Parts: sequence; structure tokens; C-alpha cells
Amino acid sequence: MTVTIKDVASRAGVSAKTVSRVLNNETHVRPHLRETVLRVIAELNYKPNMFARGLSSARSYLIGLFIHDPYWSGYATDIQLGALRRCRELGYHLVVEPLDPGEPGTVDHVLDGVAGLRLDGVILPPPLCTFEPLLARIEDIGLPYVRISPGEAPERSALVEIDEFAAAHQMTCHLIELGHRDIGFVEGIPTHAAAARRRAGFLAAMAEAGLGVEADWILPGLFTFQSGFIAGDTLFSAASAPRPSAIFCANDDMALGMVSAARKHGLDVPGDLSVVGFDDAPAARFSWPPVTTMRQPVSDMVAAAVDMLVDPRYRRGEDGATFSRQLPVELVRRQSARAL
Amino acid sequence: MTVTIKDVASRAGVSAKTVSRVLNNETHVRPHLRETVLRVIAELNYKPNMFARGLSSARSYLIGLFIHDPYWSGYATDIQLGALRRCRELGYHLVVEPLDPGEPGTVDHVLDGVAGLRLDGVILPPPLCTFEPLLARIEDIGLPYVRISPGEAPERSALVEIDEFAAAHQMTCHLIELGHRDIGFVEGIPTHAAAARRRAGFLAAMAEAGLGVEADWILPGLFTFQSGFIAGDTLFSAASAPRPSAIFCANDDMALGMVSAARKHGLDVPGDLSVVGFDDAPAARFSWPPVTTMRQPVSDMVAAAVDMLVDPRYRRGEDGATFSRQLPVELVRRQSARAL
DNA sequence: TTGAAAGCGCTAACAC
DNA sequence: GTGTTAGCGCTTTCAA
Repeated sequence: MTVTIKDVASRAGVSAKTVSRVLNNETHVRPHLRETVLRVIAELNYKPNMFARGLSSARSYLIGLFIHDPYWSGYATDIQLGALRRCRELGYHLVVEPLDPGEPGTVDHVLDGVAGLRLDGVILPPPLCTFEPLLARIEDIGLPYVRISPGEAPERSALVEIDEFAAAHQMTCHLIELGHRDIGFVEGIPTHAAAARRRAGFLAAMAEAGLGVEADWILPGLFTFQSGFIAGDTLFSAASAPRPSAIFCANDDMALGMVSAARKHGLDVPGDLSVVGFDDAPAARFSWPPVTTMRQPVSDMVAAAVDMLVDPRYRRGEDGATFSRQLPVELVRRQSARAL
Repeated sequence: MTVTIKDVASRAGVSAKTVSRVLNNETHVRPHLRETVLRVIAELNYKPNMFARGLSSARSYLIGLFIHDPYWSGYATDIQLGALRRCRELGYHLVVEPLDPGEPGTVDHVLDGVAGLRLDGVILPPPLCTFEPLLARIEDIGLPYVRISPGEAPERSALVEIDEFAAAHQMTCHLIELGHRDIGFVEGIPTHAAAARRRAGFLAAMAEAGLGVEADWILPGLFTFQSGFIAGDTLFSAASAPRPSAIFCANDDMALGMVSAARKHGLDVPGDLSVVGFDDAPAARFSWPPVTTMRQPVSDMVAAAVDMLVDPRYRRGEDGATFSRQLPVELVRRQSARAL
């Protein structure tokens, strides 16, 4: 009933092996034969059975994407969509696995779960890319992996990143150029190394400008709308204290939460308070006011990660770190920040 | 190197077939032997190879989740997370495929892409569950599928839904009980049948209460934050006209956009305008003000869909419609709506 | 450059 | 109840 490689072979008048060679773009097939085979494949609408393929070869054509379960933000969505699109282009499939570092035994649970899948490699976005128990187990198993923006240990594996420090530095300078002197900062997830880089970039830019930062104006956050809201609520509830004139949130979801909190406390953005974010999430563009942010090429980043995993040289273990890439960011000026 | 069924068999002193029986929970294995096998499996940390399994049996242990590519909302995220969790519990894996109905040839593209995967079934959330070309092709192929909230053709396949009409009716009554008479409505995606049901529920409740609805107060929407914002912006820009005192948005993302638009036009929610949503998305709870909404048990719904697909009776084609389920909703009162 | 044979790890069908 | 025998549809030897 379903078309197999044999059907294609007999119809094309060649052996199954030759069809296999064409399928896998191997050499040593005469152009003429290759064309015939390709034509028959199209005629019969033949699709190789992934299971037979995976069983007899070392490759599964499956890539894993591990995501941090409790915090599924717009960022995670962009990551997944980017990975999905690139995988499709390459004829691969994506296996998404949610993983909660806070829950004991999850690493084993997830890795056992995908053990039978023989994944060709996995992509680790933040904050999983710095979750040591996971990295250790993955290395132990010998599974190729690429980290997205880990912010540390560049030699450990291939990675794709932006220059978090420089980007945060640039954004802070932008605020300073707008005339702001009293600037607050909402941090990202503590275990997320990129969050520390952004904070460092912020502090460095402030220091270079000779500006001090109130300890109370550096607020904890979890990259979620909720945590941004809470940070703002906390900040504005300290009624007696002076307020910053601008706040740099380590991502857009938190910036949106911050705007909501400001609203609750009767503050106008950007009239009473400038708020800037990071990531250029879709909501940052369409909220009111639209949020000034730093655009990260998330889709390109994860696509690059897929490319590395698919690259036979990387899979063979050729010095992973040399595959690492750093992609450019872009400051997007919108209406949530204005000159003082 | 990797542990196979034979290793388990020889170590347990049984045949591979017996191990296979234990693995698949088949009958006709003495409890005593079953225990031994189970113990050896644990000792060796044996994980069956999915490819070998899929190749020799009719099942792939793979479930597809098709999602509407351009509109990835909090709803889609909840759907995916719910599906992922249930699949993991059952030892299945989820294959997510983005699909854009607006792009010519996508149906073929996606179905060709997963053809080699021999999916055990697919889940179709809105609005794909009413995308006729897709349904036709899936039925043509003979792939089992379950629709989530299609709002039409209940006999066509198994489905999981809530009573959209009753839920929207209830929400509208809530607004009326709060004293509102001038109520607007922001619609969902036109091709999304559930959106039509919600609208119908709203109109019915208004009619029953003897209340009229301004044609200008029924606004188009796409279930996105952006579209909710635009709807509000349009509504409030019509300066001369009177405004409604309450607006029912067909989902939370749009309600959030509506609140943002109100803010832009200097309107206070709920002071000047009550806004209610639908879905109980996480952001609805944590935004300011928190949004009154109708909670949909999204995770339970998609889990039920996975269960149906895994159920051998359904897969065997036993009258799919009898598997259909309707789950209860719950009105969640928060601060975005208040008594007039 | 091509093909024949063997086998990947599992389960279906059939014996016993 | 349990084991044996054949494949599932591919890719990998290795020979021609």
C-alpha cells in the first residue's frame, strides 16, 4: 500500500541502494540515473520511512528543543517557531521537551523519555543552557548540543549568542543620551547567565557616565510579565522615596508588566516614567505605548543552532566551539522612552 | 553498546517476545516472569528503540499537533504544554507542525513532511480544526484526528469542546447584572467557528435582556493583542459617538489590547470602561487591572484529545463522535469589570 | 559506479 | 503461557 524504496527502485530500473544514494545525496551516481530516480520518486510521491531510516543508520533526523517549563514567554515561542521552520526546510523534525529545573529528577525523566528517539542533537535555550545537571548528563550520554546565549563557558560546546553586555550597554547609553540620570533596572532570571551580562552592561554604562545607581532601583525579575509588574508595584509602593525617571527591564515581557504597574500607580509612560525592554517581542510593538527595545535575531539564532547540529562535521565532534556564532542586535526606538 | 531487547531477554532468561509482551502490557505473561523482566529492564536501564518499534508495528508513538503559524498566542502555548505533558505521561512524543492556511500549498507541504513519521494521530486546535482543505486531506490519508472546539460538524470526528454559546451568554449576563446596558463586543478570527458561537451567545443574552446592540460596537478581531488594541483605538477614535460602558472581548489577549487602547485614549478601566475577556490566560491574571474572564480548561481539553488518539478503540475507527467530550468552564471575576 | 546480502531492534503470526 | 520464525524499510558492508 505505501510506497517503499523497492517500488521506486523497480520502477526506475535500479537497485534499492541506488535510490538510497540519491536520497542521501551521495556521490557515485551517474547524473542520468539520479534524474530518473528523482523523477520516479516524484511520480510515486515516495516519502522515506523515518523509522526504517533511523533504525539502520546513525541518524534520526530528529532534533530536540528543551524548554524551561514554567516560564513560557514570547521568547520561547519565537525560539520554537524559528527552530520549527529551519527543521522543516532541512527535512528534520523537532521534538519539544519541557523541563522544569526546579523539580527533582526532571533531567533523568526527560532524557530517559527521549532515549528511544536517538536524537541527532539538542538545542538548549536559556536558562537551561546553564543548568549544570542537564549539561553534565547530556555530555555523559554523548548527545551533541548547542546552547543559545549561555553567557559562559564558550569552549564547552557550540553556542549562538548576541553580545549581551554590549547590547545592554548601548541601551543604557541611549537612556543617558535622552537625559536620564536616575535609572532603575529589572533583572532577569538569576540562573540565566545572559541576565547577568545585561545587568553588567547596564552598570558599566552607568559607571562610565559617572552616574550612581540606587540599590533599591535594581529589582529582581523572572523575565515574566508578572515579575515585571511586581517589580514596578514594589518600586512605586515605596511612597516616600524618590523614583527613577527611567527603567531598563531585562526583557520586554517585564517591561510590559512594568508599564502595567506604573498605570496602577497613576504614572504615565513615558510622561512620568520611561521604560525600555529587550528582545523586541511582538507585544512590545503593539502595546501602548509601544516599547523601546533591543531587537534580538531570535529566529536566525536558533536556525544557526539547527544548522550546526545538522552539520556532519559538528556531529563528528570536530571542535564544537569553532562553530559558535555571535549575531548582531539592533536598537528599536519607540514611544515608551522619551527625552527628559 | 546500547541495551537491546535481546540483552534484557537473555539476562531475564526469557525470549525477546516475552520482553516485548511485558513492554506492551499484553496479557498471557505469568506475573512472576513479568516482574523479573521489569526488574531487569530497570537494572539495565533499557529503553526500547522507537524506530524498531515503529518499523515493525503499526504504531509510531507519535502524536502531531498542528498549530496556526502566524497567531501564536497564550492559548496555543497552553495547548502545547498540555499536550506535551499528557504525551509524556503516556510515553508518547509530540510533533509540532506550524501551518499557515493563508499560504498556498501548506497543507500538502506539512502532510508530506510528516508522511514518513506515520503519526498515530493529530490534534487540530482552532482555527485549523475548521480549515476544510486540511480536514479533507487528513481524512483522505486516513489519519485519525481530534478537533479542539471546532464549533461545527460534531459528527465528523471526535472533538473536545466547551459550550461556547453558553459561556459567552453567561459572561454577557454577568455584565448585564453589573448594570451595564451599552455593551460592545470584539470578535475572534472570522474563520474560527467558536468565535461565531461566542458572538451568538453574546447577542442572545443581549436580546433576552431586551437590550439593543450598536452595529459600530461589534468590532472585528483576530484573537491577538494587536487586534484588540486596534479595535479599541477605532472605537474610541469615533469621538462624537457615545461609547459603550462595557466591552466583551472574545479572548484575553484582545481584552489586554483593549485595555491598552483605552489607556491611550485616557480612559480608566474599570472606572470609565469595563472590559472582560475569555480563556483565563496567565496575562489576564497579572495585568493591571486583572481581567475578568471565562476560564477554559485548556490543558484538560487537549489531554482528553491525546487520550482519544491513544485509545485503540478510537484508532480502530469505532464511531469517533462518541468519544467527543464537552468540558465545563468557570467565570472568573476580577477587577477589569465593575458595577455601573 | 552499481548491486547483493546482511542486519538495525522490534513485533506479528504462528507454532508449541 | 511461551518461544520461534519472519519480516517491517531502510542503510551498511563488501563484492563486482
